[in-house]
Amino acid sequence: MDERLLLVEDDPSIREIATLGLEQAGFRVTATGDGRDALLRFRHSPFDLVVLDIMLPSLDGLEVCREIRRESQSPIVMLSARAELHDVVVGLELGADDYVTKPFELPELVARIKAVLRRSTGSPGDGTIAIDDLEIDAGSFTVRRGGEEIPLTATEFRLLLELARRPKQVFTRELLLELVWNYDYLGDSRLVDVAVQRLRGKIEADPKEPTLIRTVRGVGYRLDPS
Amino acid sequence: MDERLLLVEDDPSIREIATLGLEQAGFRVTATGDGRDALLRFRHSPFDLVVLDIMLPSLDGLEVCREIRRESQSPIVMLSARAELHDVVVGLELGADDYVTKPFELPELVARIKAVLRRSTGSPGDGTIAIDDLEIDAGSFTVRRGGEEIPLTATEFRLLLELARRPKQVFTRELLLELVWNYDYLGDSRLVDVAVQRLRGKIEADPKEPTLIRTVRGVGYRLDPS
DNA sequence: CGGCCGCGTCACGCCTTCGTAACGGTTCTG
DNA sequence: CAGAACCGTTACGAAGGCGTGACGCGGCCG
Repeated sequence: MDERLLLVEDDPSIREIATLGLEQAGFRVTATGDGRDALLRFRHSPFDLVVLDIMLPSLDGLEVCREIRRESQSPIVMLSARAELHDVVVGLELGADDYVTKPFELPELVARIKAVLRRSTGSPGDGTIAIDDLEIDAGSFTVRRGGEEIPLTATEFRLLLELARRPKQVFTRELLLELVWNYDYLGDSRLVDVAVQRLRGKIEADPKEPTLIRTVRGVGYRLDPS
Repeated sequence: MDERLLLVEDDPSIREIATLGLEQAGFRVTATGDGRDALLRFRHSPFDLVVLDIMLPSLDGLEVCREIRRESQSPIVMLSARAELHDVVVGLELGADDYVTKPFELPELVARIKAVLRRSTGSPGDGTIAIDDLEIDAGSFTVRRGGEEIPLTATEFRLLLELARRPKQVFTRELLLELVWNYDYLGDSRLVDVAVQRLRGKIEADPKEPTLIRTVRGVGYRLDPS
């Protein structure tokens, strides 16, 4: 449901087919054929999952895998030709979550991606983020303060989650619209402001003097754990 | 650690990668792709656990399961394609301890194997999940509250079981359709709602004020043990 | 100092989302 | 073969979320 995928595959025709198929399956896809470019994009705005070919120009897929693992928990599904099976083992050791051998059937790729996403958003491990005295649990869609659950609506929760994924970082309204609402970009709108305000009303000690969600005038918002 | 696994899977590439992954997880693995061969090997030297695909040449996985159960208490984890979900039900009735649907991710398979081993070395015959005062027994397809059995239909039970496998985790309707009904995708449908409602009617103290199966508006449902 | 841009805030109303009841087809069972 | 159980589907109403526009305040720059 609307997850953001980064597809890294150097063969243009495969890349195009896969992009179309994945989009039709309901994913939002960003595609690139270059390893370094993939890393740059990933650092710019993290994805829910990375589909990674092993054979790449400029920077090997295994290197990209290692680097992504060093920086993030994002799930990784590798693509490989049968001849590269040995690399698959290396990839799994490096922290990839699954692999698909080329030539692959689109339904299989989709199924595996879904399966991996299911696990990564699931209970195993720690899907919770702690910000100050807040516990944000992505799996159960709950936020607790000192064991006490704070009821949030779906939109409020997603907003908080996106902010909490990269605390201290400033999010423009445009980016938030993309991440939380899946909007492309709608001109001037108070939508984000209102959402932030409603969220503040529930999680800030004093909503009039917000300390958690800070406004960065002329830019956007950022979550500011003390 | 160092348990001996018998892996029965006819697809050579899946077999190979699973073998590598399981060995890396610290198991000693014997692999075969043939049902009769599996039985022979099992009789020759018993294993701590059997990983069993359903689709097999020469002898069906369910037959192998039944035969192993007749001869031994060795735990069994079944592998099945989604299309074979009905067989999973049969398999569990035949005495399998857990199942993993293909395509699977190695970490999940490893986790389930470990979980089953943990259970089987602990209190034998304990394939039950306890949620509050509910005992959910996947083996016998029964649910009890304080020794009293609550009669559920097959669909209701599967729904409850899936929810109970990962309590507190929110399940979208789409995911539940996949897990319980084996539907690929169905647009708007009240199917899940109705099923949840019927289940609530049987297990909630007050179905009007559900406390066990919580609705997460805009997202889905989750099982919420107190 | 004055105008402007950016942001907070509020209330209103649409529209999604969920619960629920009822119906009918299919399968199971005696 | 008849009745029951089960399950998928549909329709409808209620509730609540959420987007929108207006307005006012305050900071910022010329």
